[in-house]
Amino acid sequence: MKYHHDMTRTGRQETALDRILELVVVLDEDLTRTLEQRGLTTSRAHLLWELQRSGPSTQRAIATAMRVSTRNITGLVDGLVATGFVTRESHPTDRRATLVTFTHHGAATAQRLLDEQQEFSHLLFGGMPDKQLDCFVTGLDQVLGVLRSAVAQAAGAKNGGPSDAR
Amino acid sequence: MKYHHDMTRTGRQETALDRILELVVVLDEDLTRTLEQRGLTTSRAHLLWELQRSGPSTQRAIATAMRVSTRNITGLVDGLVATGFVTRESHPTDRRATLVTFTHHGAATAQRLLDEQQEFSHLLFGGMPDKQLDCFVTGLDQVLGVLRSAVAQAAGAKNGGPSDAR
DNA sequence: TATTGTTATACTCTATAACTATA
DNA sequence: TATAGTTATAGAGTATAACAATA
Repeated sequence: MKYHHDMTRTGRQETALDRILELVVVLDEDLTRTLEQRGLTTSRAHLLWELQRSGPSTQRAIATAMRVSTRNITGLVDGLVATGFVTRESHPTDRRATLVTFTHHGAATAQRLLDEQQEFSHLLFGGMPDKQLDCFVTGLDQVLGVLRSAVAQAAGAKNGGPSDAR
Repeated sequence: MKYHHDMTRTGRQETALDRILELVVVLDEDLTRTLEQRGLTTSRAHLLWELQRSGPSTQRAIATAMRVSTRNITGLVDGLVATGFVTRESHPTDRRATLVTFTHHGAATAQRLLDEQQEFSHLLFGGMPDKQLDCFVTGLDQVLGVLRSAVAQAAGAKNGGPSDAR
């Protein structure tokens, strides 16, 4: 279905949502495929991303940042250790804890993912006129604002994430 | 980080991608939560969605439409049967096949999800001026165009989905 | 011989709960 | 007593491969 200017307002709003949902699907496919080529999953890449933000971290800290259970982090780190992206180093002062630390390969991969994200933004928006880009980001911000408040409201009634994560 | 008009072009492009990625995350959270309230997961809802498009279908047909393995469909249908959304009916002419069919509850739920999607589009875009909405959808279409061709190109080199799905 | 859907097996992500080793 | 991370157990989604029933 194409987008026509003579659609009803309601129809145009539905079209907008359809496009967003399709964008989510295609974007997820692209991300999954790209990561798979590097031997990563989205969850493991998320962990690498947090690790680059924070430097060597305990699994507890990573669990809190990612808002998942510590058990989950054990599994993700197991996978990342097995595939050579990180190591478990002993914590200098707390012998219960481990410091998840990049290997050379892990650090290089994390940096490359960041670089590729920048390239990707060029691919997506390089051909878009300034005013169009402006307007697009404004629209995104508005939608995000509505969504965030809706999620926050709904989340207020329930608990946010696993009982374990913080 | 706020969006400033005096950013570099590259910076503004990166901001746009950041917003999109955040949108994906928040949207996924919202969707997952909404479906969970109805006793559904995203995969099972996807199956219901296909079923509403096509009417009672064989598992093979659903697997093809969803581009997943038939084994996967077996599991999803098992779950939907156990939770009362669909039944397995015997195929009138092919005794190997089953026809996955809505229960009353399943059909009502699928319809409600569609209605709620329309309401959701009102929530997201109801407050957006016509011109802004226009511009936003145009931007989405451009991004989708680039993405689709990138994915198609990458998919051309590999296989698209499980060997089983079609 | 080809196809439908199952069972067998395996991997990933996710959670809670019990437990070990340390603070 | 509290905390870090593990093992135990469970459920969901995904895949391939072997197999039974039927075309």
